[in-house]
Amino acid sequence: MDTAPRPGLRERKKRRTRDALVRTALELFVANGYERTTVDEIAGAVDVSQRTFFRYFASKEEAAFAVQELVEAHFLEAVRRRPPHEPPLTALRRAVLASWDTIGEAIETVVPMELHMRAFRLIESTPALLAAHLGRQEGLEEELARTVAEREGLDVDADPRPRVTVALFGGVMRLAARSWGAGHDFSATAMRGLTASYLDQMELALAEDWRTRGEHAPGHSRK
Amino acid sequence: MDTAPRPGLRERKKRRTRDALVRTALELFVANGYERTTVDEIAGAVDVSQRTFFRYFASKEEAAFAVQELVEAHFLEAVRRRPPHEPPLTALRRAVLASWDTIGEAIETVVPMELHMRAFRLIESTPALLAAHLGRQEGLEEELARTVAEREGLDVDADPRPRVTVALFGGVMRLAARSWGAGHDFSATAMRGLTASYLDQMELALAEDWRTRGEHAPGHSRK
DNA sequence: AGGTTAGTGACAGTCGCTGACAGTTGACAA
DNA sequence: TTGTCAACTGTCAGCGACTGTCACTAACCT
Repeated sequence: MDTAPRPGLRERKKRRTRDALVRTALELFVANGYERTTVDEIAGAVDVSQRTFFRYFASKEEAAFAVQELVEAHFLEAVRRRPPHEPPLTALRRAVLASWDTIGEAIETVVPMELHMRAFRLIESTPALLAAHLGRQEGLEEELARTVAEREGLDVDADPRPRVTVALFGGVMRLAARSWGAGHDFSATAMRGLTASYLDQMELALAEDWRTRGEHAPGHSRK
Repeated sequence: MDTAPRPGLRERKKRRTRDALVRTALELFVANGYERTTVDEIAGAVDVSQRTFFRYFASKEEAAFAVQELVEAHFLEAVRRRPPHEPPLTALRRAVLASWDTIGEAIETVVPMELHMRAFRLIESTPALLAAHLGRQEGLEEELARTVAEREGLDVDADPRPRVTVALFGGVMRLAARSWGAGHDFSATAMRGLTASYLDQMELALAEDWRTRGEHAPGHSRK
């Protein structure tokens, strides 16, 4: 590996401009809402032309997801790092939990954690952004399915299990993220807890009859 | 019930205009692609002003999903009609399968089946539309979760099982729809078969170790 | 028939986004 | 150091989605 000697002035400048755009965009989005923030405002605040903004991001939306992109790549990497003998769901589970512990630093190189979390809430509560988010997640799931299939030595298109597994896992993860965003505890610990607890619910939810026995999740009574 | 004596001329005219817009929009989308079709073209073809188009649909996107809306409502209705003693997943499964058998007529009152199916493929293959589709599905899943919770006498926000169940179910349904759209057999029978086979995969995918035994789904050879 | 009101068209304007062209400034060699 | 080249950028012009406004027509109601 030799991919980090000195980026060169041009590269550094570009990186600075990009980070400033992301940061400013998120700040304005969070402060005034996504749709009420114009690209001209963002570009103006960073003192570049609107045209330049669109040279860095294909769309206003793309700027909103710049940090998410980091998180997703980080998680995917964590999955690929799991030892191949682990069963698929176990590998996925450990990868998420592990990646929550280390993603913080990567994020902080671009924007403060606080801002990222507020941006996440905004994504969840803005229909247009939520739709885009789900679309991105579908793309991630496709990559995950391929990764899982490769681990197990299967053909993704012939054996449905990799995609099914990833779809189930992804659905549950969305629920965890959603309740994280809806709550008030934005710590990584809280996210870990929610993740684990939702994953534990998977088998319970598939049970035939929910009414034969009252107890299911510890601490959850029937209200 | 008394909701169908005579709609009145005004209503009938409105309905006709709307149907014409939907039909024309889908035809143009399918023929030329979604983004390459302008609202002006659609409005022009139906001989109304662009402004009028936007009085019927909040966005170009909304016109693309007018028929999907019907399908979703139909399915939701089918779920609500299931006898309350059925376990949640059983009720969901039977509701989908049942609704595929009867949705055809409802669709044909607006557009020919063939057109609807082509439009569905277009949605799956156009990123912007796919994202919107996933966003809509999330909304549907929320309603489903509430319905399931009510059947079981639970509080959606206190007990995670309704949302988890619906998320798992929804994820699998998306896979079935996706492979339906990717294939060549557009019959309702094909959709039924895919739906059933993917649902059957749910438990198998959750199995600990996929490598202890080679066989998994009956009729699914490793091709 | 005559007043009310829903539905429409015409027009102007905002915002996201793109192509074309020209000016500026790092990178790199002479 | 200097000159050339390529990368980045700003300016401008334009398209398409979408919205507010206002006047006009036609269905509705009495």
